[in-house]
Amino acid sequence: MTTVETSSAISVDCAVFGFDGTKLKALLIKRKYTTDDLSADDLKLPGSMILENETLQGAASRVLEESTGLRDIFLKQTSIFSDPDRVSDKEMDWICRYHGIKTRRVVTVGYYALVKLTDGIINYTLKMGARWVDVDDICHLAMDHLDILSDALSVLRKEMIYSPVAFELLPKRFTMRQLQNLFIAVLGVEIDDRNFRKKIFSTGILKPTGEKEKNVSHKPAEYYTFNRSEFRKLENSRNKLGFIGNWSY
Amino acid sequence: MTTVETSSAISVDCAVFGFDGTKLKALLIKRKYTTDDLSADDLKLPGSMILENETLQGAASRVLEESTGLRDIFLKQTSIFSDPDRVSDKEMDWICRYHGIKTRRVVTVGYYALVKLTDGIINYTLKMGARWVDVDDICHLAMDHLDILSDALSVLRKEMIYSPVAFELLPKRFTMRQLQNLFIAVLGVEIDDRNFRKKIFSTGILKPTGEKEKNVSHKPAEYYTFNRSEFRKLENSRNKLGFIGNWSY
DNA sequence: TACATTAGCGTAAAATATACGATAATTAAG
DNA sequence: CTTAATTATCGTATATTTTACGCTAATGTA
Repeated sequence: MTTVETSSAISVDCAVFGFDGTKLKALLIKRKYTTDDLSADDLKLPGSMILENETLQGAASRVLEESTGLRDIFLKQTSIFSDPDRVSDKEMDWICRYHGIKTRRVVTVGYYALVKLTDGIINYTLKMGARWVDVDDICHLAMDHLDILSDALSVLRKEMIYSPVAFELLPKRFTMRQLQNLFIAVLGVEIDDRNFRKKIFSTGILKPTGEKEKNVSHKPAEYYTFNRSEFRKLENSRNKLGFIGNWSY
Repeated sequence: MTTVETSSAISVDCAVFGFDGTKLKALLIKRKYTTDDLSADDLKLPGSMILENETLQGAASRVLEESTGLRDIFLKQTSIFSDPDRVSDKEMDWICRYHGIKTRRVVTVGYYALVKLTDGIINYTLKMGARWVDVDDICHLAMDHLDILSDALSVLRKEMIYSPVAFELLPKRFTMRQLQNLFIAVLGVEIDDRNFRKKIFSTGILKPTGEKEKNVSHKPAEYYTFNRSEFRKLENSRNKLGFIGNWSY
C-alpha cells in the first residue's frame, strides 16, 4: 500500500551572484558543524529551513538579509531538488542537529539572487565569515549544492539574454566595458566591442550621465545608467501582431 | 522565537496541454468530494500528494499515467506555490479528508506536460471523467489551480520560441498548417503563411514524408516529421564564439 | 615624445525578416 | 463540365539586423 508523505521539511538555498568587474562570483558559506565522519571545512550556499507561516520567497529573502545585510535584492526561484536521497544519512544527521528538527526528508527550493558588489556588502559578508568565490573555480560544495548552483547559473545565462538582469549586477553607473565584461563573463563568449556598443545603444535603454572615468591610463569612458522606464516602454511596444520574430531555436 | 516548519505536505499539480489542430486544450478533472459549504462541481488540475520515497518528477509522472494512461510524455517543472494561505481552511479540510492525511500546510509544485491528442488518449481521459477544455475558456478552477495553469501557459509560450516543444503537441506526422496553427494558438499572433514556411524550412528540422493529405477540399498538403537528430546538430553548431546573438530584450 | 591602451565613430557586406505577387491542386457548387 | 472557393507552394523585392573590421581620440606611462 502506498503511504502519503506528510513529514517533509522544506528549505531554501540561494545562489547569490556578484560581479567584480571581471569575474562572476558566488557567495559561499563555511559550514560550522562537524563530526568525525564529516569533512569540517566544506562550503555551502546560504540557505535555511522555512519557518512557520513563511513563504518560500520570504524565507529566501530572510536568508539573503542575514547573509548580505541587504533587502530588496533581485531574487528568483529556479528549481526544486527533491530526490529522496539528495542528502546522505550523515548529512541528514547534521541538518537535524544544526536546525534542531527531526525529519526523514528535506526538499529544497533553489533561488538565485543578484547583488551589486559594493564595499559595504563585501565587508558585511566577510564579517559574517562568507566568501565570494569565482564561479569557475567552484568544483565542490556541500550536499547537492553544486547542482543547485549550476542550475542557477544556467538560469542566469538564459535570463541575461532575454531580460535586463545584467543591471542588477552592475553599480548604478557603469561603463560600456563593465557591461560588456559582464556579458563575456556570464555567457562565456567573445564579443566585438564596436558591435556590442551599437547593439546596446540601439535599444535605447542606457542613459548617458555625462560623467567620465578618472585616473585611467587610456581614454576615459563615459558612465551610463540603466533606463528602466525606457525599457518598459520597449517591452510593451513589442509583442504586437504580424511578427514571427526571433526564435532561432 | 521562530519555529521551524517540519510538517509541510508536498503535492504536485500538472497542467496538461493538448492541441486539437486549432485550439490549445488543458486536461481538467472534476472534483469528487463536496461539503455543504464547498461548491460541488468545480474543476481542478490533475495532481497528487507525493508518496514516501518518491521524487517530485516521479509523482508528476504517476499523476500523468493515472490521468492519461501514458508514460514517457513531456514533463517539466514550472514553479512552486507556497503561500501559507494558498488553500483556505475549508479547502484544507477537503484535502485532508480526500487524501487521508493531517497537515497544516500544503506546498504544491507545478508541472506542465505536453501530449499528442490521439483518439486513444481522448477516450482514456473521457473514461476517467476528465475533460479537455479550451485554455481560453478557463476562467475559474479549484483552489489556486488557475494560477498554476497560467504560470504553466506562460512557460509554454517561452519554450515554444526557444526549444522545439511544439512537436510534443503534434502527431508524428503533421502538415505545415497544423504547425503554424499551433504557433498561432499558443503565441496568439498572426503569422504570414509564406514567411512561416520559409523560417521553418530554413532550420532544416522538418523531414518531408512524401505523403499528402487526402479528401481535403483544397490542394493537399504534405506531411512532415520532426527531425530531432538534425535539431541536435544545429543546437551544437550554435553557441560557438564571436557572436552577440539575438537577445532583443 | 613616443607608445600602449581602450573609447568611440563609421561603413560595407552578409544574413535575416517582412510584405506581398502569382500559380497549383483539390472539392464543392452550379 | 465549368466555375468558385480554399489552401499549398514557390518566388521576389525591400527593409532590418548582424557581422567584420578600419580608423581616430584621449589618457597615463616609459
